[in-house]
Amino acid sequence: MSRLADSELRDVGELGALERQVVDFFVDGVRVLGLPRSIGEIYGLLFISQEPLALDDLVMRLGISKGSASQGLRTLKVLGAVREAVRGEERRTYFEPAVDLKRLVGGFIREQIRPHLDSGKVKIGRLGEAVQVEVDAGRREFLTERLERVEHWMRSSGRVLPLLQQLLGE
Amino acid sequence: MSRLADSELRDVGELGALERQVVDFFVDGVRVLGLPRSIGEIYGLLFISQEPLALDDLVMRLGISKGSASQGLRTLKVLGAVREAVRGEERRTYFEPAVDLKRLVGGFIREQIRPHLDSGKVKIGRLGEAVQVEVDAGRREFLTERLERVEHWMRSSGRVLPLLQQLLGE
DNA sequence: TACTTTGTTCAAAAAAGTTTGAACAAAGTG
DNA sequence: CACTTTGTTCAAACTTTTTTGAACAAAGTA
Repeated sequence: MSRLADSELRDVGELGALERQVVDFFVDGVRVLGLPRSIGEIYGLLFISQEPLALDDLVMRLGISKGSASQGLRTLKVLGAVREAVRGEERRTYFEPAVDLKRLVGGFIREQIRPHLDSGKVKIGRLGEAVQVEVDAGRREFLTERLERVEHWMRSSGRVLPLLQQLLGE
Repeated sequence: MSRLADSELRDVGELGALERQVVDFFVDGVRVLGLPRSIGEIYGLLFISQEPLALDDLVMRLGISKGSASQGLRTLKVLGAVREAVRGEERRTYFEPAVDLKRLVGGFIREQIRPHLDSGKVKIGRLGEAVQVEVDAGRREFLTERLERVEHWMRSSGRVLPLLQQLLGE
């Protein structure tokens, strides 16, 4: 019965109550990470699907546009959160979720955090030079101290991130 | 010279080049955390100010509205990222930044991450019940496995966060 | 009491971010 | 070649979030 009902839903492109709940769970989840709703929907649906899904499945079942699905899948691929399923004869590509937390966290760190940390380090470096131009000695000392503190923050973060990923993998 | 130029700027309510750079640095920083621009501006200006600043200082020097400054300061207080400076006679309240990374991270975890983790746990619990209603045994098994995986993610995260804070404090 | 200073609140305006859908490209098929 | 399927791109529409600023409250002052 349920199998039948499920595949009926699949055909008309609607989500069952349970699927809707799971999808919403991931929508909330990715919002915390600063990612758009559609990304959460796509990952969530892949996560509870026993079979890999193609772009058109996502469009139909989630009721989102092809554009959203395409861009969402790209982002998820870049993050390493979905992979293409190997599917012999078919032309279209099917996707399955990465479900390993360590890998998910790794992708997020690599794509969303590292770049900011790196560009931040460059900016702080430039600021350090700018501070040397400051003529007032007391002000210069204060600014130097503050900038060193930020550098220290960033070094700490850089050290801790891989460790964090390691710990989450266990 | 420089002191004089600085206080002139302070009076007309503009930021020097160095201050602007530091403020922009923090604007970028808080964006990564999903917080609005004004929060980064306020924290950034406090961070490079040798003296505590009052709401009106922020309004004038950053060129933001009273409303923004008021709400931004509230958020920063809740996050534990600014504190009120004790300033004897004056009526208005002055603020200084918390510059201890451990404390900053602690506030962020407490206010922005924990609540989501907690409500997530509740939702997953409800989903676990919903899965038991699923009649197809294979589907039920699959869903149970996936849900347990998410539970495991959340337990791991809950364990790792305090550790993360600890490590950043060193 | 009337006036000033300090700060909060919240509806409306502005800005920022997301989604859509039509146009397009690439590749397979008959 | 003409047609279909699969997927991408991106300007415009839409949605969400942030900021503004005017009204208000609280508290000090004269």
